[in-house]
Amino acid sequence: MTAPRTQIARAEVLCRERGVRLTDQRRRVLEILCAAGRPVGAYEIMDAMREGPRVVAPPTVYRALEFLLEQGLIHKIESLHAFVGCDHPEHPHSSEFLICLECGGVAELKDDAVERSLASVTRESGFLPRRRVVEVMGICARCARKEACRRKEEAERSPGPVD
Amino acid sequence: MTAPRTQIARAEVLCRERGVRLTDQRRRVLEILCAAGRPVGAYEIMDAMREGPRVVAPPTVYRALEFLLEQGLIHKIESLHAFVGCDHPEHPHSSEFLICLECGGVAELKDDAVERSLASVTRESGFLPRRRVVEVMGICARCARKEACRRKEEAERSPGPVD
DNA sequence: GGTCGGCACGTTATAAGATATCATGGCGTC
DNA sequence: GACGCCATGATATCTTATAACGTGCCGACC
Repeated sequence: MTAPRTQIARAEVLCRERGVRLTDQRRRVLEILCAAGRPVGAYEIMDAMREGPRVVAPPTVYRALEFLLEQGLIHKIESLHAFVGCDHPEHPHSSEFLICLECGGVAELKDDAVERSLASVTRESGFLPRRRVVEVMGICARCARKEACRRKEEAERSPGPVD
Repeated sequence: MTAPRTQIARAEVLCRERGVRLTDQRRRVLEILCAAGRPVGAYEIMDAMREGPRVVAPPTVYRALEFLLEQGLIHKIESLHAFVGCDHPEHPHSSEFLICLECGGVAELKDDAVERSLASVTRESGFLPRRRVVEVMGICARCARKEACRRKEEAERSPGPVD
């Protein structure tokens, strides 16, 4: 994961280059997302913004999110109804996401093989792709290791039937 | 797409084999989904059910949907908040979906290359996958053809600047 | 034959996510 | 200084989803 500070700085540069405005509200939403480093829902973002100078209503948050999505600075995780900062916003892209059911963490991948196979299967169908959603839910490496340790310890304490 | 009647019949058999109950409500939801042949939202299903003998409330619909999902008889399209009947419910699986932005139609694919590449990239990350969401939004072949025809006709009527 | 437990369903209420609509206010252009 | 554009404010509402609790059927078991 990229450091939040860096992500904001890159976003500033990109927006300037593109001639679009990274306003206070928009930057604030981006900051919240980057600082969290995990998927955050629109209303959670709204709550976080209430900490600041003024109260905001849902449309404000959704407008900022819409802008950030358009600029490729964040992604929406459809299966979670939540948003994450993008790890490499330099060029617009769709990514693949690995979502841990245990810790809620999300890893953003960019895998050529996945993209090639998807491109080829859509092409075969005569389908013109515009946006891709690829989300894999499961258990991340860290949580899997933890779980394995836990089981081992348990087994050592009471060596008996195992499920 | 499979004929709705066939899909229901197969579901009956599968449920009997598995020792689970395809109750009236559950079958009704499945019928509505299969008859539609396109993604249908939970509340639209609810409205369709109101046509029948009794009024149903959201939890009833969601419970039926949950059952059908568990049995692999339907799929949820995350990016549409909607559900579709499964084309081949014989063995549990995740599929890839092509969603047309023009006509709203959905095609269910099962592509080995996509699955292999996804499996390999998750394995590399030490990630244990449980459920996959692969949805490609775009324009289906039929709509693309129609659009092409429309443009051609327009060009013939007024041969001028093209966008 | 009664009763106990599990399961499906009913009912009410509400949480969570998203958008429509109209008003306001800053800021640059001409 | 009037106009238009864009971002935001504010209110209301819509859509999607779930929590919590109650009822009734039905088979297992005594």
